Amino acid sequence: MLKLSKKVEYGLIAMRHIAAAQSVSSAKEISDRYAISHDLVAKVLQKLAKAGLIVSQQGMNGGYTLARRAADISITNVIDAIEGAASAGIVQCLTADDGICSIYDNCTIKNPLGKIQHNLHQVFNTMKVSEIV
Amino acid sequence: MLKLSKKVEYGLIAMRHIAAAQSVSSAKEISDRYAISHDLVAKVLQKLAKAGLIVSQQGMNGGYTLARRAADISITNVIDAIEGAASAGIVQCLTADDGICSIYDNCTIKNPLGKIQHNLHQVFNTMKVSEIV
DNA sequence: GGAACTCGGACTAAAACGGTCCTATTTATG
DNA sequence: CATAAATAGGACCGTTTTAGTCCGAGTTCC
Repeated sequence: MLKLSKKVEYGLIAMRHIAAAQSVSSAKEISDRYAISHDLVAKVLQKLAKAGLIVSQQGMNGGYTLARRAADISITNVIDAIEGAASAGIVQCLTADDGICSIYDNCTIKNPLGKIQHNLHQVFNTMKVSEIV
Repeated sequence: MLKLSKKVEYGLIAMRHIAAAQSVSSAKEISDRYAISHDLVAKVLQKLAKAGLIVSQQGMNGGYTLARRAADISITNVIDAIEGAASAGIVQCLTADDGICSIYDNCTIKNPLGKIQHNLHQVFNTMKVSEIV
């Protein structure tokens, strides 16, 4: 509960590695360096690339580089890229666009939870990849 | 990911209810009022009682009342009571006392994660039950 | 004694998580 | 041109967590 998933954890490690690297970084390079599953980190990198946080270079000697400055990439960006922006809610009624909530209008804690969520997001938004290098 | 569990959600609803109530509140009263599983909310209440956040009154017309002022109970208190204090970490290497971490000294993001975790805890520590009533 | 409670263990279905495997495509290099 | 090293991505799987049920037992009021 309230734990970061391994994917996000690997994503952050990878982002830091790429940000600190001089040239392109391959999935193998990262998986070796941190003793992480290659396939898994590769998938995470693909998601980060698809989200536009890093750019891929295919083929031999390929790999990834940052798509923009590390100071312009927040932890929220990384989390959203990997988990999907829909995971942004602390409870489902704050997450879903449809606003489905079984407790419905009986729910007395929706507003305070919204405030908490806002504060949490602030934490992740404020911290940039540049700060973890 | 980063979602509150249903138990915690129910726990917060229950705490709010009890804090706002004039007399004792039973599990049935709460489960009826918010259309929640009775057994589940009953278990949550037991945990809250065991953690000393609320006091139980057994037998007929029994139920629960706050053990101390709502302003003196933080969201962290509620979460810890329900999930166990061991769940306090954002990643396992920050959670476990043994400090086990597969990435071990290769882990480059431990310190920044620690900072993030500290900020998150601050959010939950600052918010009190009295603020959700 | 019975009704309405709390207490708490055992159990289960479903979903999420962490991870593997396999195949296709792209690209530098000998 | 063949091959090796990469990315790209779908399919699958075992384990753990989650959310919830069920049941038996103890308590207290009427």
